[in-house]
Amino acid sequence: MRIREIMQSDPSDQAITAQGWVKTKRDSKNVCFLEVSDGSSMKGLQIIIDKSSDISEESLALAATGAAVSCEGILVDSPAKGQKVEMQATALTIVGTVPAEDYPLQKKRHSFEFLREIAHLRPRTNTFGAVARVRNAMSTAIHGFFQERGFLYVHTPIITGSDTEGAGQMFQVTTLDLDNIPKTEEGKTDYSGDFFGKQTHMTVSGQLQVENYCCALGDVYTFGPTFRAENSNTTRHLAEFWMIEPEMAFCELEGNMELAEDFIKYILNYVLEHCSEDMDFFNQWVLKGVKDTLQSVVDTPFKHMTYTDAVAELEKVNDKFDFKVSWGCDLQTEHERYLTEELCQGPVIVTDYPKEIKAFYMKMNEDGKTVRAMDVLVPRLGEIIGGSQREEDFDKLKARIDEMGMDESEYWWYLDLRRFGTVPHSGFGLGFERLIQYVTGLGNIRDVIPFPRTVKTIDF
RNA sequence: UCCCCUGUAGCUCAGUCGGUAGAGCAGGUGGCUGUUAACCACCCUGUCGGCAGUUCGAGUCUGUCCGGGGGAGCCA
Repeated sequence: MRIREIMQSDPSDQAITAQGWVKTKRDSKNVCFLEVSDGSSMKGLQIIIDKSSDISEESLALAATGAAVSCEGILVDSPAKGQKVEMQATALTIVGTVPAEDYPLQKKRHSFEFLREIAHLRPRTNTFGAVARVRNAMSTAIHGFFQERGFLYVHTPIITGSDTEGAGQMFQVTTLDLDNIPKTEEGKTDYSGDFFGKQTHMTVSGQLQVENYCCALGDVYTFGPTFRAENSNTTRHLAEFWMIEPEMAFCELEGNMELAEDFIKYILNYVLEHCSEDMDFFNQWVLKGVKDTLQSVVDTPFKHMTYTDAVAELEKVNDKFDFKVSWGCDLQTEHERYLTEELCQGPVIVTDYPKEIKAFYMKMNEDGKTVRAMDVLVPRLGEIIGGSQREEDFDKLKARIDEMGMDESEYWWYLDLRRFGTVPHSGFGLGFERLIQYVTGLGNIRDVIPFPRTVKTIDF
């Protein structure tokens, strides 16, 4: 039985077994207290070992912080504060010992920086156990949200043959011998002998591919790993991260915004309901008030404004900003946070951005200057979702590709969607780890993924 | 990639004006009638990130390299 289950059980005369790792031991003359955790819950099970029992001094001595133990006993009402039930032990087996002086995890708070250096052990700590459980719950909630609404989960490829998906630097994938790179007559790398016969990369987005399934099956979504080779060292960037990208057919920007709002609220509400113990922990130790923030997002209708209106509001208070705002400029984090935190005091969706600062595939408005883009901004983080209605007109999309100097032949299949039964469709993208950061309050994205991959860091 | 901060015991950190290092926790030993990051006493713990320089003397000042953190850009 898992410890979470044991701790929710009623006392009984029946002997049960608890297995896990010793979190802490409190020893006194006649009795010893072990707190044992198996990761199924924040708090561990308190195990009482009477010194007059058959349990030997030797095994008790080995039950140090970090040791793996299997403990048999009966569950009784706890006479002390702190837990409902506890285990009165009748037998203690040391499954795996730990050399006490070497074990890096102590009965105290460690810095996140230190724990990153021992990423193989950090899931045993309160914080990282809680992050793992919340991450799991959020994954479940994501699938639950889309499946309840009839969306199909589509697995888009990890390896891609197009070298410009329009979103940052890509990792190259090759089986060529890098110590002896074949060259063409012009002196460039000859990819004809490479595995795929051409230059290939890791995907930076599944959107272009998922649009194809959208234009056949209707409402679809992807949820999978994504790779960016940007040389960026920040608390919000990973080289390998997970992304959620829904796409809806026969759907314009309005339906897209509705889905985004419902999605955020569904996920936050799910975590508040299903991970209350972990959320209490984050609320107390990581970011005070995070629970109230999430609850208020769930309870508040999102506000809406166009980019043009947003810029007009920002220009009124331009002296507040390091970067001055004017129509046509990209909104900086400081601007986004002013809009959501001060002007709207809650989530806001900004729409209809200038075409110059958005991707080629976004649908052009009547004015010929702006596109049907939407960014969902939330307090504390700024942009959490970016999406758009897609350009479904063949000529307009082709013109845009040419205008931006992109290679049309790379997108022949994407353009075909607009030739064969084109349809208005819309979708958005959302970085999973950033959503976890938002939910848990953790400041560094490296602490919400089990094994972070960042520039110059690929340990574990 | 740029800017700022930082590196001292296993961990978290203090170290004044340049004079060869200290606290809490962890660990060890003993004690304690039920503890909750248990408590009390005693004991142990150092290539002060590396290299070079200034100086009679460098943890402390200078240069440089390496590691870590934060911010910016870019983005999710």
